[in-house]
Formats: sequence, structure tokens, C-alpha cells
Amino acid sequence: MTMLEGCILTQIGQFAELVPEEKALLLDLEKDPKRYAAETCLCAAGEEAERFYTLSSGWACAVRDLADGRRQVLDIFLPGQILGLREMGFNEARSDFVALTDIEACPFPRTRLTEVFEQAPRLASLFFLILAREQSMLVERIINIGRRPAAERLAHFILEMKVRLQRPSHEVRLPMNQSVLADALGMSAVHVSRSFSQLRKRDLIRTDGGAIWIHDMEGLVRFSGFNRAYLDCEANWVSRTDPVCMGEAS
Amino acid sequence: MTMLEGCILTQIGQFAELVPEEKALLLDLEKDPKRYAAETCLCAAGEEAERFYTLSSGWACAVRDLADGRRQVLDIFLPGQILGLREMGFNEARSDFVALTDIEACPFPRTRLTEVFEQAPRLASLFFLILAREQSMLVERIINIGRRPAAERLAHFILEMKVRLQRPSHEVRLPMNQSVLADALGMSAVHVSRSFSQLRKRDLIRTDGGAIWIHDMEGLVRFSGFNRAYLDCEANWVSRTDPVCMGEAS
DNA sequence: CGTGGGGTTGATTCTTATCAATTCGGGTGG
DNA sequence: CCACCCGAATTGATAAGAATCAACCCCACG
Repeated sequence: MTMLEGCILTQIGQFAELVPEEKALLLDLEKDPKRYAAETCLCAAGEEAERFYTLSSGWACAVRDLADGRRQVLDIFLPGQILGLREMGFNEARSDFVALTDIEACPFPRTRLTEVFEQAPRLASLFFLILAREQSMLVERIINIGRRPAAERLAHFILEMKVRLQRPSHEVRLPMNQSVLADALGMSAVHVSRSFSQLRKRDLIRTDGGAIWIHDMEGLVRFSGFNRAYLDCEANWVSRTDPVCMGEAS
Repeated sequence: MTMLEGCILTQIGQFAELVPEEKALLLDLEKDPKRYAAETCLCAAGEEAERFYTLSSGWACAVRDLADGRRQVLDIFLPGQILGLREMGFNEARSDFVALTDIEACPFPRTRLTEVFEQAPRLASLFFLILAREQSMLVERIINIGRRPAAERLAHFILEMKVRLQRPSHEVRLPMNQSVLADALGMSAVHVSRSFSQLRKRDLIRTDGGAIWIHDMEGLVRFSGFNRAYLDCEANWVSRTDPVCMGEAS
């Protein structure tokens, strides 16, 4: 079983060198993780959303249910991500947050983030960057759903997850059934299955139980029009001046 | 002709009371607006993207062209918005930015934003909020494109624009042809036309040239499943503590 | 007057959804 | 070990939705 681990510290640390004060603030956000079973709904759309969650192990997702039963998966969260960030400006949760696997997540009050921003202004910039990266992912999903036919759409999604998992292995194991996949890709579960067959027939992937082997990476990339650039976000602009400033403060 | 005006100051001012220093920093971002004709491409995907633009009048959009000619409109920008924010972490533009009407926009170097964040940390929080609101809009667009059939999708889009325009009038005038609309909604131009007829046949709207009259607001809302909550973003959490801090600094 | 872009409409084709039946694999209890 | 059940994946048949292709209208504009 692939149990992923991670913390927001390493996630954010990719963008800039953090000073001890900043690290302490971030660590505090995930100091008391709780365990939740797969399928648990951490937060339902419409409820007053007082808290966010740092995800330290396992997978989660954000989902929106429509009146007529249709549903759309909005995000897939991996360890090290924060659940709820985009809801900062709203008093009611705009979507469900659901555990896809057993997870460890640490709830913290939304207002805590405000305090963090005040105590370490540079972190506000870094969180800005995180939102910007998430936006880029959403934008690619819009392109994917809006303009790519089913098989390419699925292929693109597989590649996105492959890159996000940061594993050298060509095996991608997604802890979700084809029905969830369908809701993430804006299609029907049956058609996800058909699209898998298509990718197999073209010898781009092989599947075995829950696992997907990327058999022809180059072909899959070409087929789906995938370009990983949108996942590779940098923050050269943040680290330049501020660290000095923080150093003085410490 | 509907010529919209606006500045980022009022846009951001909705979220919190700004102190003079903050206002000055923001005003500086749009102090030297330039005029661009409709159709002008401010920035093409792939080029090194050194600058963002504050949009002070007219409409613009972000577009992505795919290899095979398909295209997807990613954002519609109204006066007071900043073009490019989400690209903060990238060195190359991830999409085209194109003027939909004649516009006035003020280019400023991306690094300027960093300076702003350093000089007025609270603005970093507010820009964080802006990104969060934009994310909410993207998320609704994903739901719209992923899970709603064409006519509902169009209806939802019309209502979103109606709310964003902040006009009491039930007339919505979109400065874009049905082909652009199609690219925004992930469908074909012909089908946009048919969807308009459907909405007309149901007596939900009337159209005349470029203008759309919402004839049955309640019906349109019901039909499309529109809920404006995602556009109504608040920042009660920002203004609480920081202004004091800024007051001291001044 | 022509001309051309945008909008509408119809005919056709393609894609995807929906419904239904079958298979597969993993548990569970006898 | 086997019978059974269940959820998930696959496959086929059919229907609906949307794209595409093509014709046509309308109107602004030279």
C-alpha cells in the first residue's frame, strides 16, 4: 500500500529558505494531527467553515454535489497540502472535503492563518504563491475538461498525478474508483472505463487492479498534450530580499 | 456602448479599509495606464512574462490555444482586476492575455508586487484573498463545464457576469461574439447559438444584438443552479488586527 | 450595391451518457 | 474448500447531446 507522508513545511520549503520562526509557525499548524477513516467527510458544503486542515498523510479531495445528483471533484489533495485555503474569504464551506484514504490531518482555526501572516509577512507571500500554483492546476483542469476528449483527458490526469507524486516509478496508484475519477474528469464512470481500454489498446498504459503502469511515457505525453510546466512553480522573487529582514527580527 | 471603469484600489478596498500608504502603493501600480485596441494580445503564452497589467477600463481575457486549434478562454477580466496574478511563480506566461474591447491597462513589472508585499504586508494578505476569490470562480467554472449541459452552462455564465458587473439593470452586454463565448464554455459556437434559442424559448432571456435581457431572473437562477455566494467574498479576518500595525508604521 | 462577419438553422456525424448484462476479485460464512 | 455476495470494471446496445458541415439571413460598412 502506498502510504504517502508529507508536511506543509517541506511543501513550502521548496519555494524559499525558511527561518526558524517561520518554520515554527508552520509546524504549529500541523502539530496535532488526527486520524480520519477513508470516506470521512471533514467538512460539508454549506456548514460554517471555521477550520482548515493540514494533510500529513493519505489522500483527500474537495467535492461539490449538485441538486440533481451530479457531482464534481474539484481538487485532489496530497500530503503537505492545506485543505480549505481558497475558502478564506467565505464563512460557509463551498464544497465538501472528503478523505479518499485513511488520512492524518490536523485541523486548525481559519483565523490562525491571519496570525501567521501577521507574524511572518513573508509567509503571506508564500501562501499567495501556493494559491497561484493551485490556480494554475485549476486552469489546466478547465482546459482538460473543456477541450479534450475523454481519453486524452484521462491521460492528462494520470500524468498530472504522476508528476505530483514525485516518484521515479512509472506506476501510478490512484486510491479512487472509476466513479470518483469520472467525477473529477467531468464524464461518466462507464466512459472512464472505456477510456482506459483505449489507452491500453494504444499501448500507452497497462492496468492491474488499482495500479496504472505508464508503458509509453512519451506517447502518453504526446497523446494528451501534457506539459508539466504548470506544476513547476518557483519563488525566486520571494527569497531575494525578505530573508535579511527576517534575520534582523530574529 | 458600455465602457466600464474601475481601479484595483476600489476592488481591494471592498475587502478592508486601506491606510494611505497602502493606497499609494496600489495607485502606483496603475498610475500610467496605456490604451490598447480590442484584439490586442498583451502577452502571449510561452513568452517570458515580466509584467502584469492592472486593467482600468474595458474587458480582457486569458486564453489558451491548443496544438490542434482548439482553444479555451480561462478568465474574463473586468476593470479593477489584475491580469497575470496567477503566473507569479512562473517565468513564462501560461496563457495569452487579450483585450476584448479597447482597454486601458497599466503594465508593471512582476517584481513590483514583491516590493508591495514587503512594504505593506497586509496587502499580501489581501492579494491572497483575491487569488482565493479567483479560485472560487475557477472552481465554479469547472463545475459548470464538467457537469452542466450547454443551456444551463450558458445561463450560469450570464448570471455570473450579471453579478460581476454590479449593475441593477437586467441587461447584460457581453463584448464578445458567440465563438469566444463558446471557447469560454467549452462548447462550439453553433451550439452557443442553439443554447441561446433554448433560453429564449423558455422565456428566460431576450436578446437584441449584443445585449441580453434577463426576462425571468428567478427562472434563470433555478434553471442554471446559480448561487452567487461564490462571488461574495469577505475579509473580516484581515482588517481586524493589522491596521493598528500599519498605523504605527506611518 | 457588393462584401464579409456574425448569427441562425438544418442535416449529419461523432462523442458521450445511460441502461443493462456479464465478468472479475475479494470477502464471508457454511 | 466451496457457495455466495458484493462492489467494481468491462462490454454491448441504445439514446441523447454536442460537434461539424453547409446553407442562409441579416446587417453594418466600404
